[in-house]
Parts: sequence; C-alpha cells; structure tokens
Amino acid sequence: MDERRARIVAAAREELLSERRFTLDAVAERAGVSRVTLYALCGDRDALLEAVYDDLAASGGLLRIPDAFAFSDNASALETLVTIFCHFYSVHRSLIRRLHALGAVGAGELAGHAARNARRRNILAALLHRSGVDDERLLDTLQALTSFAFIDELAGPGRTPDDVAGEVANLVGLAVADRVPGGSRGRPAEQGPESETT
Amino acid sequence: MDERRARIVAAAREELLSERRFTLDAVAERAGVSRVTLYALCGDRDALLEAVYDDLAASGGLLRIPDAFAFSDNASALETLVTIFCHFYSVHRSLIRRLHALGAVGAGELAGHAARNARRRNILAALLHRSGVDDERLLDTLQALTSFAFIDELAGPGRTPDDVAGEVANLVGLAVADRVPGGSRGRPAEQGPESETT
DNA sequence: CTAATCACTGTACATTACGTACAGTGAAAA
DNA sequence: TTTTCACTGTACGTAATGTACAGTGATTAG
Repeated sequence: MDERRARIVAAAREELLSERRFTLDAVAERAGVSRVTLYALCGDRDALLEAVYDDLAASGGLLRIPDAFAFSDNASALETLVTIFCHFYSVHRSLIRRLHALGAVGAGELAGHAARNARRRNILAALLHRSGVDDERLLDTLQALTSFAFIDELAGPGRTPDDVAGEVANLVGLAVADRVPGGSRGRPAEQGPESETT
Repeated sequence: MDERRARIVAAAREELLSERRFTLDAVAERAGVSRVTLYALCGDRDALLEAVYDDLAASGGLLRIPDAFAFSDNASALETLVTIFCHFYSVHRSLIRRLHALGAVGAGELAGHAARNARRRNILAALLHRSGVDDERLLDTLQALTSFAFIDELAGPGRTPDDVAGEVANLVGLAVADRVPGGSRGRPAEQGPESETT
C-alpha cells in the first residue's frame, strides 16, 4: 500500500529529526510496521534516506521557482530565486544536515542529489542566459553561493532565515555585478529598510 | 611508543584516502599493529578520526598564517589569508571530505572542529579589527566564505586550487568593499559609484 | 641472575545494526 | 473454496565496534 510507504517515510523523517541514532528498527517501530515490510516498500537504508530526500523536495517549497522568472527585472528575478532556495534550506535545515551527515548525500553520491544539483545549476544558468550572460565561472560561483553547504554555514547558530536569505542575495548580486558589464543592479543601501518584494 | 601512534594515524589517513570503507581493522592491518594496540594508543573510532584531523592541521599548511599579517595593506593581508586557507583546503580536500562524511566533523560536533572554526573566526576578526571594521555580520559572511564547505562546493569537479582561491579572494573582497566605507580595495569597481555610505 | 614492568599480541566475547529467508496469518478476490 | 496478496514474527548470517584476558618478548630494577 502506498499509504504505508508514506507512513514509513514520514516516520523516517521524524526519526531523523530526533536526537537518537538513526536506525531502521526505530523507523519501523515508529511507523507501526515490521522491518521486513520496510525493506519491501522502501528498499534498504540508502533507498529510504533518498526517499526522505525526494519527499522533502517534492513536498513543496521549491514549487515557487517559476515565480522568479515572472520578474522582468533580472536582478529581482535572481533575488527571488535565491530567497526561495534559502527559505527551503532554512526551513528544512536540520533534516538536510542529518541526511548529509548520514552519507545519504555527498560521499554516497546518491543519484538524487547530483540530479538536484544539476537542476539548480540549470535554473541559474537559464536566468543568467536571460540576462545575456554566459559565464561558466560565474555560474560556478552562484551555484556554490546557493548551495546548502554554504547557506548552512552562513546561518550558523543564530541567524534568521530572512537574514541569511538577504545576505546570500546580496552576495549573489555583488558577484554578478562584478562580472556583468551593464550591471544595473540597484541594491538598496544597507541601513535602509528592507524592501521586501514578496 | 609515539612512533607507533604516528604510524597508526598515517595508516588511517591512507585508508581514508582509499575507496574502501573505513574500518579499524583495515587501519590496524595497514599500520602493522593489532587492533587492541590501536585502541590503546588512539582511543576509539572518533578519537582516531580526530587525531587524523589534528595531524592534518598540525602538519603544516596553516603555519604561514602569520605571513598574512605582515602586509600593511589590509586588502592584501586578507587576500593572502584567504589564499592560505584555500590552498590548505584544496590540497587536503578529499581527506577532509571523507572526515566530514564519516561524521567526524559536523554531526558529531567534535571538539576539534568547533575549536578550529573559532580560531579561524578569530583570525578573520583580528584582520578586520586591524582595518578598523567591527561588523559581526560581515564576519559571519567571511567565515562562511572561507569555510571548507563553501570552498569544496566551489571547487566542484574541475577547478584548480589557485582558481578557487582567486575566486574566494575576490568574493571576500567584494563583501568587504560592500560594507566598509573607506574600502581601498584594488578591485576595479564597476562604473556605478554607489558610495552612499554614511 | 632473577624478577618485575612494559608494550604489544592474539583470541575470544558481547553488542548492535544491517539485510535476507522462511513460514505463517488474515483478508480479499478468483 | 482456493488462491493470491500484503504483511508479520522469527530467525539467521554478516560486519564492525569496543572490551577482557592471558600470554610473550624485551628492557629495566633489585
């Protein structure tokens, strides 16, 4: 049953957010399911972790990406895009952290992660291309600036998601302006009130 | 014997760089030592990993940090500092990556990592302070930009250490110039004279 | 010369978690 | 009624961690 599978993934998610060591037994118990069923429905450990990751990405947050392209102003579009990513990462920060730490992402080089990275790169590239920019190096930089690793690092212990998003957006803007000739980037002065263009 | 311990740490290092799964048995065998001895000399798994991390940091590369402070020009000093960090991270990239992936750093929150992070922050703060800047937020940004996570992300698959170092130094320079009033940064500013800084 | 200490070895054991095999059960469909 | 299906409980094999214990060879102390 699909609903059973969903329950298992949800249980895994909760278990990941707990302090305890991540164990399939614990997940199965929390989901009210035998461990054998867990293996049958979700595959092995790595498959389950990837399922959690997929579920996370699919469960919203990144759906608003097309909104960014609605802006005719390239700078605003880029800023919106950055904000969407930052928000997503900030909200699910501890979960993604845990997934990274468990090797679901990174060392394991799970297919899903690479694919998502490539997708993010494509989105950034599209936006850059729309601005008439074709700079691989800049693209690398933007990719790194909008990566979870960087945003997580920047967030540190005490920093609000909005704060982090603003900082990343600012850095992205600076990086772009540094490389694009006609950079019509109208970044507001720092002491000025945040012009939240929701 | 101290020399035995060093051999174990070296063996662990080599084992980490191999593709194989990291196992104490393998380390002991490679070091030509019984596993019991390994436990006696290096403690448990986490302790061994931290020992590798310590050994890495101590074995040079970060020794040139004082050089950065020799520059009277603040921009050059900062750039030198960034280059030192980048170089260190780039050279030992795969090893540090593996250590991260194994949870020696991050989830485990090993004492050594937090301490080293704090130390890096202090160094950056000192340099900033010397420049007459006291901006916690900027400090956060520089810390994130010079973190291993970001540099690793930026390096991607095909990028030379020098290339990465240059890019990070550039970003650091931009971030500083964006916040410091008398930013005498040699970086060519774009035509937009956004000197609205108080 | 003998004894004691020391560093290390080999083996063996308990523990935990993973992944799989197998037989069984209750319900729904043929 | 029989078959199929989804799931359960149990049990097993494997791998790795960490610890206990007895023993060995060399160096040092008495």
